[in-house]
This record gives sequence, C-alpha cells and structure tokens, in this order.
Amino acid sequence: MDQTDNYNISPRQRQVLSIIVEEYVGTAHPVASEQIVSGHGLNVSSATVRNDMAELERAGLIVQPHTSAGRVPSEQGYRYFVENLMHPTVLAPNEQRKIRHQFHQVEMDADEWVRLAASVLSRTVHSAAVATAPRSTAVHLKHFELLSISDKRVMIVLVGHDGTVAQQMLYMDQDWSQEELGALAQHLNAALEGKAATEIADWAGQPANMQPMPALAPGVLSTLVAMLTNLERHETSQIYREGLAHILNQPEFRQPERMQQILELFEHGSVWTSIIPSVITQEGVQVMIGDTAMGEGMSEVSVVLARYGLGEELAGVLGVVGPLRMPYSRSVSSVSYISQLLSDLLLKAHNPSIPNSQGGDTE
Amino acid sequence: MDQTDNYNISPRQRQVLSIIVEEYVGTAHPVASEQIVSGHGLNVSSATVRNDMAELERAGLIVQPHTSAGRVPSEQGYRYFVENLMHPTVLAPNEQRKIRHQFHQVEMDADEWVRLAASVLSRTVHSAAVATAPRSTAVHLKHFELLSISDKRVMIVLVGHDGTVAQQMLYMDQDWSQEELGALAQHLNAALEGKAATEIADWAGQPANMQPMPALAPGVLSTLVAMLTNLERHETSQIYREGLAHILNQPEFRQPERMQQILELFEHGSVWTSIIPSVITQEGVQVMIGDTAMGEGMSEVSVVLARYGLGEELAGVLGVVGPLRMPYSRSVSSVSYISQLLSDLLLKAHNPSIPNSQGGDTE
DNA sequence: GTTAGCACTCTATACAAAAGACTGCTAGCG
DNA sequence: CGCTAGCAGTCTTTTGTATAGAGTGCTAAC
Repeated sequence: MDQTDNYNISPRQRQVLSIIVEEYVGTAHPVASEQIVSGHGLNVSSATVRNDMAELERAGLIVQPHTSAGRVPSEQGYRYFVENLMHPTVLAPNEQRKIRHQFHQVEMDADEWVRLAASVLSRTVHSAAVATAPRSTAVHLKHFELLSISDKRVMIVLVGHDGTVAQQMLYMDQDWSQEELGALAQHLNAALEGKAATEIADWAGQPANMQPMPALAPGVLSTLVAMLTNLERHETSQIYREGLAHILNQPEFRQPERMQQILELFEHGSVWTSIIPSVITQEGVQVMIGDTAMGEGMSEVSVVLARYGLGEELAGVLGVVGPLRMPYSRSVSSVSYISQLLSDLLLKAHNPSIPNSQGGDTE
Repeated sequence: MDQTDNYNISPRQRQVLSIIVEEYVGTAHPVASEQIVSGHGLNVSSATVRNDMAELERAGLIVQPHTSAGRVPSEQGYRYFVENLMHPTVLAPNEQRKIRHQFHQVEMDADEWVRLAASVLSRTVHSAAVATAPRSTAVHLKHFELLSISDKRVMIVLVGHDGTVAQQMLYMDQDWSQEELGALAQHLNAALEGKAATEIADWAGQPANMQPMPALAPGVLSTLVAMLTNLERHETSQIYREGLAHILNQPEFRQPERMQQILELFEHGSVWTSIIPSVITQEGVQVMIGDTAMGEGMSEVSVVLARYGLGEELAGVLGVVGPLRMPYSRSVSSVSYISQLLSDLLLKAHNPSIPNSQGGDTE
C-alpha cells in the first residue's frame, strides 16, 4: 500500500499530474489543458496534454468536476504526487530566519514553546495547526508532597524528573496532621525517588516495604502510580489548536456542513488521540491524505505531522491540518523545520550549557 | 447611559418592539406588520402597527433592510428590549434537571467543572460559550518546594491555599545541592506560610529577615512573589471555549469575513482579558450588546456574562457569546442558573460535609 | 386615533438566450 | 506511431427579462 507507483504512466504524464496538482493548489480552480502547456516549458500542444489527461483520469489520479471543466487531482492523485513527484524542499533562509525570530523570546516553559510553535506553524503555512503538549513516555518520580488542605482532604503534588507537575486531591477516612503527612512523604520520597509507575507498584507489592506504614500509605501509593501512569499516557495531554480561521477561509470549507464537520473535528479531541500515538513512535514527517483511518469526516482533510522531542523524554506531535488541496511540499518543509527547531529549543532548555544559536542574530 | 428609557414611545409601541425582537430572534427574517398583528393578541390592524413601526424607526429602535422588507431590531432596539421589555424568566424545572444531570459526574477538579459548565451552557443555549478557569483574587502561600533539576537549574513548585499549583524554573549562578535547597525551603516555608504576594514582598524587604540567608534566597523570594501575583491576575487564566460550531451556523455569520472576524475574536484571548476583570467584580448577569467597548469587530456580537465562585476565592466568569439576534431571556436565565450551580459545586468541593443535593436524583 | 385600500418599491424567482470554457474526437502530418 | 490543428458537443456561467410576491407609506374615510 505504500508502493503507490504501480500506475502505468509515462514521464510526461507524471509531469502533467505534477503541474495539475501545483496549479490547482494555487488557484483552487480546475486546471485546463491550455493552462498546462502555457508557461510550464512543456513543448507539446494542449491536445497532447488532453490525451495524457484522459489517461490519468483512467488511472484514477485526476477527476473532472463536470464535462466542460478542467481537471482536479483525486485523493489518489495527491498521494501519488506526494510519494513520487514532489521534490522535498527546504525552507528559504529568510523564511527560516523569520521563523526563528518568532521564537526569540524570553525564557518560556515547555508548554509555551509548543503552543508558540503551533501558532508560528499556522502562520507559516496559512492553515490550521495542532500540537500536543510534550509528554515523557516514561516518567520517573522526582519528588512528591502531601499537603493537608482541610479535614480529611489531602492534596498530592507530584513532580516528574522531566519537570512535569501533577496535582490530585485525596479524600481520607480520618484526619491526618501535616506532621504525619510530612513524615510519610519524607519516608516515601527517600524510597521511591527515580522510580517509574510500574516500579512503584512493585515496591508497594512487597509486604516488607509496607510493614511499618500508617493507614493512609496504600491510598497515597496507588494514587502516585495512577498519576504517573496518567502523565505517561498522551490521551490526557493538552492539544493546542491554532489558526482555525485560515482553514475555514478555504473555498472547500465554505459550505456550512463542511464547516460544521471540520469544527467538530477540531474541537472534539477524540480524532487526535487515535492518530497521535502512532505518529509519535515514528521518525520523520508523515502525510495523511483524506485518511478515513482517522475516522469519518476526515475524507476531505489532510494532515502533515511530525514528532518533536528529546528521545524518550518530552516527546510530542506537531502538524498542519488543512484541505486536500494543500501545498504539501511547503507544509512538509515547514513542519520539518519547526519540529526540529522546537526539539532544539527543548533540548537547550534541558541543557542550558549548550550555546544558544539564536544569540548571534543581529535583528 | 444606563437609563435608555428616555425614548418617547407608547405602551403599544413597546409591545410592538417586543414582538419584533422575539419574532426576529426566532426566525431571522425581518418582521412584517401583518405578522405582528396575527397571533399576538394585538387588537389593532396592521396599518396601525405600521404607523407605530414608522415611529419606532424614527426613534432608532428598529431598521428596515430595504424598502419592501419587514423590520429588524437595531442595536439600540435590543438594548431597550433587554433593559425595559424583557421579562426575566427562570429555566423550566425539567430543563434545570437536565442540566444538573449533566453535572452528575464522579469527582472532578475545579477546572474540569468549569470546562464542563461551558460545554453544558453551550448546549443549553445552542450558542458558543466561554468560561475562565477559577482564580483566587487573593492567593496565599500554602507551601512551596525547591527541586534541583540539574546544574544551576532549580524548579520552584508552589501550592496556593486554594489548591492552585504553579511551577517555574529558576537559573542560578552557581550550583546548589538538594540539601541546601531543602533547608532553605523549610526555613522560608515556616516564615511565609499563609502570606500573600505583597506580604512576602514586605517580609523580604526587612533587612533583619534576610540576614542569615544564602545567596539564592532573594531570587527565590522575588520569584515566589511573581508567581503569586501571576496567579492572582486573570490574564494568565485559561479561557475555555465551547460550541463555536453553533455560532458559525447562525445565518449572520455565513459571510466569510464575518466568520473570520468572530474566529479571530474567539481564538485571540485579548478581547476577553479586557472585559473579564470588570465582570468578575460585579454581581448578577451582565449583557453586552454589540459593545464596541470590547473592541472593534465586536459590533455584531452580543455577550451574556456572569461571575461564579466563592466570595473572594476561586472566582471566574461564565457566559454566552452569540450574534445580536440572541434569545436574551433564555441566555440570561441559563447563564444565571449554571453559574449558580457551578458556584454550589465548587463550594461543596471545598466543604464536602455539606450534603450533595444531587444525591436524591432518581435518574 | 384607527382602519381599509391601493399605489409604489424593491426583492426573489423563473426562464431563456447567449457566451464561455474544455473536452473528445477525427483527420491529417512528420 | 506519436503529435497536432480544428471543430463539434456538452456543460456551466452570465445576462436579460418578465413575473410574482412581500411590505410599506399614504390617503381618505370612519
């Protein structure tokens, strides 16, 4: 299924398809044969191109909205284009500089970097962008604190080794003083520091460890395990969405129902939770074109996603969402560049000793 | 300016205006004189109503899209309606029950309650809804922790007395061991517990207090003050937005530019930060109709907002966003009911001893 | 003050005609 | 055999025009 190049088409036909895609992406109007020969260095007549187009249509790569209209790429056509015809490009240096410039900020925390990245990406490609907050795939306990909030209510504040923080309220059967809580926290912190969720669960399973514990210990331990597990799962991760306005301006989303559809999609996070885990495990930029695997209603939507992050730690997904008629090359290069930049920023935030490459900028 | 009833109009003309507003809100079509007399118990002829309408138009309360169309309320007309004509209603018992039912959830934290409230409100009024996360207007320090993350980097985790948590990274000139950090934290916690931002700043200003302090103390203290201050300001507060799809379905937002406008507004938080602080200090439901005080582009948007919360602590704003042509009465009663309900929920979460009134529900 | 009646204005709809856009095909050419 | 000029055929888009419809404003009478 990855190998989509089992179509029997000539080099010139490939070129014609390429021109159709690029032209249509630019203008949103069906592309006519005359339009193809003029100005694209194709030394044949429009009639020849028409024959090629008939062939391409037979192959299912382009379609005709109606008899007397030009041609439009089909879903298959876009896929073929992206996989076989598109030349991967790199963002122009001045664009790179413009992008880097937008990250030229005072110190921010990881979540804010990511949100900014989504916003910058959205502006760069003039389309909607999504990004998930960075999450560790394996969170180890750095430290936790037990705080008596009021009678029978205890708050757990947990800090992961990567700096993520989580809080949760715990309801007790009896009152506990702050001193008792502090003593327990100190004891457990010493024993559990650096452990991951499963390791803590194991530790708590050993009867020897649990011998001289106060009655609230089991509740605290199981809550700690639950909180760590929750941090590892990406489902709870915040999803940042930016630049919806761009996408709704595209002519293909002018009809109210389409608009409604894409909005539901965007607001309702469930679509993302299904595809993000699969993207985060892979390297490189991934392009999904009208992929119904993402769910119904995605048949008119394309997504260009990439993973960003630091190895196992603090990984997330960043990408562009738009209509099928999307400038794929530009999207891919933008996503690629910005995800890389974001990874660098996060890395430097973790190891500030590395000199900051932006420091030399004159503007 | 509050007193908009300095128009010289007869009781029947008021009634006509009232019918026009209600009818237009329901149908989105200009209202004709014939339509007004039929079925509204108005014992006059359409000609009489036409005379009244001419009068109302002269007063600027209604306008005519074109010569042979019915009348539509003007911005002024809506204001007059809301302030003088609208009978305040209460949500029907079965609707109240339906709403309460949606809050019938397992334990959630405050932020999740609020987000749910925005979502429920949005569904109830079939329009977009916004809500700000609850924030204390005066946050007192409950506890903080200093954690050594790596060389020269220290994380501060702060817990407010209301349970809010904030974290921040601090960059040091020299290395500090976890023991030194722990000692300082313990010392400062003992001295500062229960203090608000300004009190901490005062305390740090006393030379006597700062005498035997390690070099990192001033940085920590000023960061604590900054974090607390930041928690108090609502600008940083997360704004939840729900049900944008509803609003974009309204006929008045069908034109692309309008859509663009309202989206910018919705995504860009800056509009809210200017009006929310003024709303949060006042009791009751507030209606803003095409208020340009909110900024340009709001001229076609109405907002119905109310404060929710527990006195000084954990207060926020909840409301409906929609076109001028909005069912104001229903919006006001919904916002009123749900904000009250939300306040109750938060109160109970703080004082779990109060019996839960939802407990008796059969469904 | 109210009302019936009617002329007037502007919109909405329907339909037809014309113009325009592309194609597909055919026949001829190198 | 591939390429091309030319043209008929098909469908959309635009334009024009007639008609129906909606609603008002005004006048004259009650």
